[in-house]
Amino acid sequence: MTPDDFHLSSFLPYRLAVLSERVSRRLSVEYGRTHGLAVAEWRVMVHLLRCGAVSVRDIHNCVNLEKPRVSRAVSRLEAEGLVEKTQGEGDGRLVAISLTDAGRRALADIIPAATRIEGHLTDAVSPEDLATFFRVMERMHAVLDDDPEAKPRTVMDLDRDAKIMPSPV
Amino acid sequence: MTPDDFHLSSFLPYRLAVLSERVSRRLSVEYGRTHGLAVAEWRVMVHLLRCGAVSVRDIHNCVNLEKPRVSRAVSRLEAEGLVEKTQGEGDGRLVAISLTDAGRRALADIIPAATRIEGHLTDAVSPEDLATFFRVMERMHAVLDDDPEAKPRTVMDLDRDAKIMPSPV
DNA sequence: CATTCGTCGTTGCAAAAGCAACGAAAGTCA
DNA sequence: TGACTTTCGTTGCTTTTGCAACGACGAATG
Repeated sequence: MTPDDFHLSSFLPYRLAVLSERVSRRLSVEYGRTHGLAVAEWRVMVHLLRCGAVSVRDIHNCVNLEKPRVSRAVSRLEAEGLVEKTQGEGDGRLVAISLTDAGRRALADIIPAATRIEGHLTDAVSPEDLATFFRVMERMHAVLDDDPEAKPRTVMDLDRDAKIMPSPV
Repeated sequence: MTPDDFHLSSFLPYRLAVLSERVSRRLSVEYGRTHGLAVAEWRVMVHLLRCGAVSVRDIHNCVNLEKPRVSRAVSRLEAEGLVEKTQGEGDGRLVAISLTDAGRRALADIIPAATRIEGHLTDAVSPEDLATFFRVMERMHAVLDDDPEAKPRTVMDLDRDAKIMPSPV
């Protein structure tokens, strides 16, 4: 391909970024309006719902957020009473983060809305096409897994079906 | 779906974000290392290659960047001599931004590398699956197009095959 | 013409991201 | 035990983002 024929609008990374950002933004309208959550907070809470009391490091390893971002998201959530930090009994460094009842209530509110938006997107394509879509995404991830220049995938993204075993806390 | 069954790792918006970010990051390793470009600068330059001398607003409308971000990206590129701003003759407000020779040389360097990375990703899937993949993305965009809460798509992303007609400058 | 309105590009500013580095707490190994 | 290394969570700090507002310029309207 000669450089002159290069089209940004047909460039895969660009297309991915545009769609992803559009979807994310649409979603944050939802949980931002209802509970003032940003993406990082949303990911943290959802992870807590599944994995109970976990450490910052565990969240960092699972939901694709840098450690400082997790730490700060947790602080904000704690300030809003959606999450609580309790000093772990064993390892003095680890912190056990878990949802409060208010946090669970908030999720019970947001998750259906999020699922509904996801449904709008997925319902628009046939199940076979959707399966292909996810399969292609997985293939691309696999390519990056073999690329030493690419950032490794998180454990949770790798073994999507693996049993969740949060690090002991 | 009960909230307890909600998996972040199978949530479409999350998956999109993770793959998109991973791909983008891999790509910026490439053009960041070679020419110190960030995503915004890369998009601006590529757009200029196609559309010649255009205004900030035109770039903003085409490559999914907020106006201030375009303005600042152009400033940086100008400081590095990859781009030049000339006052448009007609409308005194508009600025004509175009690539310098150095800018074109840089692109001649980067575009093959970018295309190669894209190729690694797309070569890993069959052409039919890739076509389905893009079709699904387009369908999801269409859903968002009908959603009043979603941000509208840029013109260029809408009419991917439309003739490029930069606003007169 | 004069006034109002819309548009262009830029800047200010507050919030967020990314990265390195820190103190505290295990773990390791002699 | 004592020195060294590693890991955990947090914090500092610089750069970047996103949004609003601004001044400059043109178009539209009377």
